[in-house]
Amino acid sequence: MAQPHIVNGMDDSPRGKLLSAAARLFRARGFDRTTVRDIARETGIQSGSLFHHFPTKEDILFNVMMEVIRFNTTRLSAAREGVSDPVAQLRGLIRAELQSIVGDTGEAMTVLVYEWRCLSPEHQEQALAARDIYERIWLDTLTAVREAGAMKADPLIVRRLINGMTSWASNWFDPDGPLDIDGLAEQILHRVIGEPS
Amino acid sequence: MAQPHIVNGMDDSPRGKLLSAAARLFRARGFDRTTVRDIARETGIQSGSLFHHFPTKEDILFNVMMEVIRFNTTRLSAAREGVSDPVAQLRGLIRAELQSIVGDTGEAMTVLVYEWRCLSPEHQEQALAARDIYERIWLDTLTAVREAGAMKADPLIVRRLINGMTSWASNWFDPDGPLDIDGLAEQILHRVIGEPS
DNA sequence: CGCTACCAAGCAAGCGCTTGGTTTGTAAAG
DNA sequence: CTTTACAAACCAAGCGCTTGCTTGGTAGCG
Repeated sequence: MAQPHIVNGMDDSPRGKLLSAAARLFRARGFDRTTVRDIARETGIQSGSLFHHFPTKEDILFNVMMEVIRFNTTRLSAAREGVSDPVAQLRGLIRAELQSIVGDTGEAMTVLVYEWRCLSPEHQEQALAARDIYERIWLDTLTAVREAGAMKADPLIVRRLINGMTSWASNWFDPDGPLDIDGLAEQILHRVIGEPS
Repeated sequence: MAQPHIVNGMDDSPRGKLLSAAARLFRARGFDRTTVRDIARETGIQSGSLFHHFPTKEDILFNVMMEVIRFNTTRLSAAREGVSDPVAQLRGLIRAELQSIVGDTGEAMTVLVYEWRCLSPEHQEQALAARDIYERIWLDTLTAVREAGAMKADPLIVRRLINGMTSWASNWFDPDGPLDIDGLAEQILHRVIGEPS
């Protein structure tokens, strides 16, 4: 049993600790290479006891994903609250998404991207529906940015390009490196609204 | 046994057909969820016979990755040959990488991104070394673009952002949709050198 | 009592991979 | 034109191990 290190958005109940440990293991080794015995060991229980909390291993993955989608939707929503300038809103969203991916919920977010196809079709559909709310926030703000004249491209395509840039950051970004999260956010923002002259 | 559909860059020898089938299966189900029996069935041989061609299952993954790295390095190199204008060079590179990811070698390229950690540490190192040549081409061109005054940002960071945008395209791009590969390439190019006014 | 949380033991299935032997293609030797 | 030789390609069978999950029972608590 390692130190707890609860992933943001999950409480310290048995269930929360299980999800936290699972998120970290799924991130490090991938869903398929993580055994129920690994998760049990990390939480300090027997592997069989795990199935009193979740019916299947796949259900653990599903719950990790749903928790992180909900948590990050809340954060994304908060990031633009009380901000009226569309470009400032966009900056907030980029920062929030980067924080999710390379910051506190990084483990779970990466799992969301990489282990998607390990979900059953029904669970994929449910997660997709939850994800829709998240994406609508992005599209609203990007449409406002466009209407303000700060960019010309199609909001949907721009969203997908931003999504690529932020997701990929989990593969290279070093929080202890010369570039911090806000600096990276600014770089990405410039890819959308152009560089200041 | 399905139709052959040889992945670009692999010949029609037993070895090539095996790698081709493996690439498609790894892409569709992931490395861990693909069994040696799956690969054998797809190629029309017994699962045991597979080990006359490769010592381990992991070695199949490694060879798929090395083939695709080599093939795409050649294509990337060809894309800027005889082109002197840095921006035109960059456009060529973006098109080439998109072609690799959402076009003919899409299966294998996606495997390269998603199944990286299934490689043994030694094989990871080897693949990384091969990948270096590929990345140097990008950095050379981006540095030239910057020196020509077409962009201001750090070439290394810009490369990583482009890499994110192109890789992510495998998750949403539809070749039969309204946007074709060249159109998407142009969109990405505008994220780097700005939109035309 | 009754409920949640848990343990100890283990089952059935599926996994990567091995083994011993057979077929097939090729090409030089008689 | 046949024979001999040999290696690459393959089959049929199955071994040893790990996997997700089940079962039957127990400890602690209101």
